[in-house]
Amino acid sequence: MPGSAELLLGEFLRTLDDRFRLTLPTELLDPLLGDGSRLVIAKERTGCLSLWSAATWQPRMDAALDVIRSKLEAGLLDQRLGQMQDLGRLLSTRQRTIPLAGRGRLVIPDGFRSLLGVEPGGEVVVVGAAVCVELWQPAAWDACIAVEMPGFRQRIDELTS
Amino acid sequence: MPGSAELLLGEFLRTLDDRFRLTLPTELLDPLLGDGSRLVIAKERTGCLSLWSAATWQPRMDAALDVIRSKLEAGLLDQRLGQMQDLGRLLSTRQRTIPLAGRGRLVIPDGFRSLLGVEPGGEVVVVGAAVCVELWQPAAWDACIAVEMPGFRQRIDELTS
DNA sequence: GTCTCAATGGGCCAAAAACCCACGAAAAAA
DNA sequence: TTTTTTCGTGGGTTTTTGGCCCATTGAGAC
Repeated sequence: MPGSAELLLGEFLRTLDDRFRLTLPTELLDPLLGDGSRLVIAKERTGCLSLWSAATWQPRMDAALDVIRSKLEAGLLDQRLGQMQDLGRLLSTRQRTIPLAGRGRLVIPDGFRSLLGVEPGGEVVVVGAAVCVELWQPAAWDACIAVEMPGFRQRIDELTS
Repeated sequence: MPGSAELLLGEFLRTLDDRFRLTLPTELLDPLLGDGSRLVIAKERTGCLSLWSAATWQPRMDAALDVIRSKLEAGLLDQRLGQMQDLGRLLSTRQRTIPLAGRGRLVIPDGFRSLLGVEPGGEVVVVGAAVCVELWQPAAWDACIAVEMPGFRQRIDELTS
C-alpha cells in the first residue's frame, strides 16, 4: 500500500550535469526506493517531471488499466481500438522506467528534457510530494507555489479540523 | 498524547553561529523532545519559524492524510494519489524534519534561513508557545508582542472564565 | 576495417555537514 | 564568598556527498 510508506518530504536545490544527470538527495532517495530498486519517471506538466518507485506506480497503472478495460467491455470494437491506441500512446510517451546509477544518480531521458525546460548545467528544484518526488524548473516551481500557497492554510485547516 | 505533555513556556535569547547552528535552552529541549528525538521545523511567517516534536507533528499529518483517503475512497486510485501529491508538495515547502545534534543543537536548513531573516552571528529569540517552540527574529518578535499585548488580558479572561 | 564521435559509467576532489571536544561563563550550592 | 556543576558557544576533525572530470565502450560513418 503506497500511502502507508514513509512520506517523501523536503525541498532541495540540485544542479543538472552537462549530460542531464542528477543526484537525488539521500533524504528522498532511501524512502523513494523502499525495497525495490526500479524507478519510473513521468511527465507532469511544463516545467515538472515526477519520479515514482515502481512499487507505487504499478498499482496505479493496474487500476487505470482495469477502468479502461471495463469501459471497453461495453463499447464497440472500433471504439475499443481507438481508445487502446490513445492509451498506448500515453503509456509510451508520458512515463518510462529508468535505471538508477550509483550514488543515487539518474539520467533524464531524451523525451523528457524539453518538458522540464532546464538546460544542461542548470538548476533543478527537487521536491518531495508525499507519494513521489518531483523535479521542477525553478521558475515553474516559484509560479506553482505562488498560485497554490494562498489557499494552502485553508486546505490544511479543512483537512485537520 | 501530545497535549498531556508538559507545556513549553519561556522566552530566551540565543545567538546563531556562523554555521546557522542554534542551541535550544534545556528548559525547552527536554519537554519538546519527549520520548522521540526527531524534530520538525516549519515556516510560520516572515521572521518566525516553529519547532515541533515529530511525535506531536506526525498525528496531525496522519489525520490530514486519513481525511484525504476517506474522502477519496469512492474515486480512483489515480485521483487519490494526485491529491496526496498536491498536498505533499505544499507540505514540503512549509516544513521539514531535521536532526538534532548533541547538546540540543540544531542547524537551520537552507530554505528556512531567508524567512527567519537572521544573518549568521545574529540573535534569535526562542519562545515557548505551549505546544511548540518558536524561533523569532528579534525585531519581528517585538512587533508581534506590540500587536498581541493589548488584547492579552482579554484573551486570558476568555479562556479562564 | 578503421577512425571518430558520443554516451555511459566510474572515480576523484573539494565543500559542506555531522560529530566531538574543550573552554568559559553563569548559576547553583555550600 | 567560594567552590562546583551545568550549560552555552566556539572550534577542530572526520565523514559524507554533490559536482566535475576522465576513461572505457559501443555505434556509426567513411
